[in-house]
Amino acid sequence: MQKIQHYLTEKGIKPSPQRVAIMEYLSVHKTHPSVDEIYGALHSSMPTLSRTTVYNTLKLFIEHGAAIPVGIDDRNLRFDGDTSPHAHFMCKKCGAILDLYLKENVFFDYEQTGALAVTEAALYLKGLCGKCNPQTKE
Amino acid sequence: MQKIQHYLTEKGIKPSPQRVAIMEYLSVHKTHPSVDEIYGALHSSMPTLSRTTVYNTLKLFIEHGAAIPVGIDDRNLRFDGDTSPHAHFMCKKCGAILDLYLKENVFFDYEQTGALAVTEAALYLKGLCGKCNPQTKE
DNA sequence: CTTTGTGCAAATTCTTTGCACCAAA
DNA sequence: TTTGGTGCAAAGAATTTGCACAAAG
Repeated sequence: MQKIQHYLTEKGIKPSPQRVAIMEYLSVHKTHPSVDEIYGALHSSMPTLSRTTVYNTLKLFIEHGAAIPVGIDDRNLRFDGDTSPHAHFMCKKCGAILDLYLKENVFFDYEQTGALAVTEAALYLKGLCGKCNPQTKE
Repeated sequence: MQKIQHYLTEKGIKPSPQRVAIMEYLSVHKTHPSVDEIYGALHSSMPTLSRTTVYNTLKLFIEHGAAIPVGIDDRNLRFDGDTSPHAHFMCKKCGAILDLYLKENVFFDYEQTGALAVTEAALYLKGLCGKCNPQTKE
């Protein structure tokens, strides 16, 4: 995909093969993968790829606004190539992390924020997803 | 404080000296301390206290609804003895974590939650707090 | 006694760092 | 060349686990 290269360039990121592969993985797999999942998935087609590069690359992506870290999973940090404002839901049974797009921006609708300069917001929800919730099993 | 013992008992937690000390620390220090901060603070007055016990105790508190984990800090997990629904704000300069009480419960005000059974919600904000924000320095 | 809690030490896991090698401009 | 990117191996930090001892009922 040429598009990925252009996207990275737009974001001020030099598109190395590794970076393109990782960005492509993020844009195809909306599962909010961890470093290890990305590494494991790409390792077969790119045998020299190292975990370090995955870490480096994701850090770079975050700095350039091409990805966001998702800290909803206690176990390890996950990553999202969708940088539009949205919340995350994690199913406590199957571990799936789903995206929730808010109807409106509720994040800053408080009074207490007064002197605070908010630059990042994360809304994390946990519970049971549609598949795991017995209430919705018919 | 006797109150702490009763509080723990109410929550179904046997009030050992260590547990009381940790719960008391949480209720006095609203700074969302990490395991190490709690351990470091209590170690002098309770020399035999171990980090393991702090970990065990906090896990127990969370299971019994006597504390909540605050995962806003990438570095390590933090803990809050205030279990009422509220959001957290972390200052990216000084690292302070402040509480924000929402005017109303905005968490579940979506349509997409349909089949999802939400049991936990966390709203994490980052930026600059009043002290660190140059905008509000006069 | 018997059960539960505590705490040391070792092990695990995730992430970062130091450094050498490679590749592109 | 010179700069920046990659990747190995080692280090680091936070947390968990195994097990023995202590405390409480």
